[in-house]
Amino acid sequence: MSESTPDRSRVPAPVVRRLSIYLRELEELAAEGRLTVSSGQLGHALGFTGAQVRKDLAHFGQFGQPGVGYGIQRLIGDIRRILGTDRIWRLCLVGVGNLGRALLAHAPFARKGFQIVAAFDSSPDVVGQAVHGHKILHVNQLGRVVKDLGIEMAISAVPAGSAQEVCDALQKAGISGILNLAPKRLEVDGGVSVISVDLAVQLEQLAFHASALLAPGSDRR
Amino acid sequence: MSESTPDRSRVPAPVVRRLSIYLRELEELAAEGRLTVSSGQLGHALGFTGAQVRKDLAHFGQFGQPGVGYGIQRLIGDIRRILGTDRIWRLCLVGVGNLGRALLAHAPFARKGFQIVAAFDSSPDVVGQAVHGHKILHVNQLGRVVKDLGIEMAISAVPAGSAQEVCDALQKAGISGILNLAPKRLEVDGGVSVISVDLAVQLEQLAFHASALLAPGSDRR
DNA sequence: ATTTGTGAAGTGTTTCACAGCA
DNA sequence: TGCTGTGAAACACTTCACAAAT
Repeated sequence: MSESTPDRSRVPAPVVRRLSIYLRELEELAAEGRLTVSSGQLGHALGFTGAQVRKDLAHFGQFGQPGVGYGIQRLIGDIRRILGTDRIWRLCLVGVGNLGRALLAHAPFARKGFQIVAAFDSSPDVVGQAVHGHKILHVNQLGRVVKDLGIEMAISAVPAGSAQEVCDALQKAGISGILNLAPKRLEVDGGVSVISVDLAVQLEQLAFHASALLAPGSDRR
Repeated sequence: MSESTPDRSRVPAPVVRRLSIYLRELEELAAEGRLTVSSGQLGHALGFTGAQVRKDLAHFGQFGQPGVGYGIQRLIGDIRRILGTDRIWRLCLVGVGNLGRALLAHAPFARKGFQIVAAFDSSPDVVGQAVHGHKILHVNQLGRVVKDLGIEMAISAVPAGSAQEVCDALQKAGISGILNLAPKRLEVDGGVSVISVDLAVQLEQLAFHASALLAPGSDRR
């Protein structure tokens, strides 16, 4: 019966990632009017085993009914509480280039409770402009604005060359999470979590697998 | 002693991902004029151990010199060959919304050898327009154009609701890799690789870790 | 009859530690 | 000396399989 928090820092990262994915599917099922789902059904729809689903949830308590499965609405609420998405998060965006602009207008973030409330850049060409309803501020105001608006997380879409510098400023401003889209590893000291997504790296993974099809495996010593 | 290809399908995914990251750092080091690097130095710069670096490379052959380390230019060439990025890949983009537009203009892809040579959408509002120098085609031309232009990989930036449909069309057109940006698991049958990136999932991971800071770990039974 | 929650087994990945080479 | 390449050990994650619950 819905519990929580078994020392979150030792929950394996893959478990947390899958929780998001379960949530996505559960919301879909709820929209279809389904009331309950078994671990096997949920797993099957997503390419996981039922045991995986059950073990993942077991990190956080007991949520199911033997013989019945999981109450969909209930589980949605529980997973949201576990992930911390049962409330609205205030974010800022740093770097209003092509990618940054797209993210400012990206509706799904807001729907998931991630609200971008400020946007920063350093280029005089964009500072002062309004982009998708957001007035762009200069990065040198970042510290003040983050504190004034109670901003908790940031999306950084700046070039690799400024990524660490921006990261330092965000950290100093007291932000607790950074989604880094630059192809650069960020150094932070405790208390701030960083997740980096590099789309070029993902394309290289695809290239690797696609090459395998063309270059048959010669295994010489 | 640069070698290659020890049955690529059984190389662990994390190894391939790190190869991309090593490559990124090696290119940086090369730009700084460095000639050699040890596994320890390379790992340290990226948050990995030296042993990890050596084990990863060991999947593909022997690349280093005891007492010296790795020749940077040599290793860059070898990793590019392993990943299959020692040539230009022809991609198409499907879905010219906010995100799609940003990717069409995203210079780093082209620099890494991923060239977007066609863009598709289904909305009459954008089909026929030119966006960042790309004439937008209707998705119903996808099969023909993919074959005519020899397109090998696709980036799909369509809404979740059309993601599977587009995936089916891409597969039928004979594409070998899909980078899926929609929050939806794609079903494919052998021969096509899919990598999905859902930025909302990443934000949820950050929310989970940020919540841990606020909600101290009460571990009740 | 069905499905959960969970120890135990199995599999996969990372780190250790050291022989061998430059 | 400094560093690679690699078995062996440690650790992490997933799957199995079944008692308990409805």
